[in-house]
Amino acid sequence: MELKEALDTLKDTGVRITPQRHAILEYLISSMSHPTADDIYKALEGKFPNMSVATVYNNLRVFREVGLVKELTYGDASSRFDFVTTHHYHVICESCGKIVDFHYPGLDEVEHLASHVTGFKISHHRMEIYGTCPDCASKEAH
Amino acid sequence: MELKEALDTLKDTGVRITPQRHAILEYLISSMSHPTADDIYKALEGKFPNMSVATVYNNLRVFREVGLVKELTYGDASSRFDFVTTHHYHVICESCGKIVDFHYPGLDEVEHLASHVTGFKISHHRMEIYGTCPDCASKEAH
DNA sequence: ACACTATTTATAAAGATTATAAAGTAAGAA
DNA sequence: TTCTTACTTTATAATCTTTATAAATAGTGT
Repeated sequence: MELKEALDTLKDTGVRITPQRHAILEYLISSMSHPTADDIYKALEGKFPNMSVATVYNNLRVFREVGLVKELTYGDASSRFDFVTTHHYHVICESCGKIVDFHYPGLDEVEHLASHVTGFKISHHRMEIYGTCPDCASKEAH
Repeated sequence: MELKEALDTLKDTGVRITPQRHAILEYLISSMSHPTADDIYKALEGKFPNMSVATVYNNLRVFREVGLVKELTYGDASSRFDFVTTHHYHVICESCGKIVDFHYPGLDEVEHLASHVTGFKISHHRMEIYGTCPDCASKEAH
């Protein structure tokens, strides 16, 4: 179970497990989506009426530092957060914003060439693919 | 000359050529960097002491809509703007923020597979490569 | 249960971007 | 060239996301 593993990761790195952290992780894992900090804040309003937005941001930062969560910055206003499972890319609908996971073997070759050409020591890369999802495509066609 | 072509593009699409627009384009082309809106604003302060930040933002949006400029959104606070010449990717130093252009044949295969797996109609993709530049690498090593 | 320290909360502050309305100006028409 | 009109710019305020601060609260090992 992913939640248990995530909590173990926190324990191992000496991060305290608070009810808020538990709930945020649970939401990230179960929602199967790529929520913004505000999405999470709103989703947990019922359970934690007094939780501060800062708590959401603080904990997302902690999770990111520990490697449990990845922050996705697209063109729009706010970051999205993705619980890290296996390495995958995202396909994003430009019309409705839907994000679909997409597995693809790592682009090691690109990193090697980049390293060779620029002299950088490469650590990682990011890639996203943009287009129109089937739903929006059929709507456009009437 | 790139500036002339850019101005022609504006004329063709019915976008008025104002001194501010001229100067912003000129700066984007000649600076050879990837400035933020504020960088541009500051760089043109001398020539246009009364120019408003809103003008910079408005025109960068116009340029983007016309296809002259690409907006780059990374993790940090503000967007960077890149004058579109040929298709290329960016290699970014995680230590000092330097951005180096990197040419690589388009990843058509990735787009095809993504289209096949998700049913999306793919329009484009973005990719960036992260690492440490030679300067920062040598500093780290003393 | 205690003590220590990290965390949460509430609030304010910072920073980037956008909205608004009045004044100004580019570009084609007369 | 001058006129006219719609588009731009300016100045300012508002909005939105994210971070900083300080006091109150609550995990965790002993």
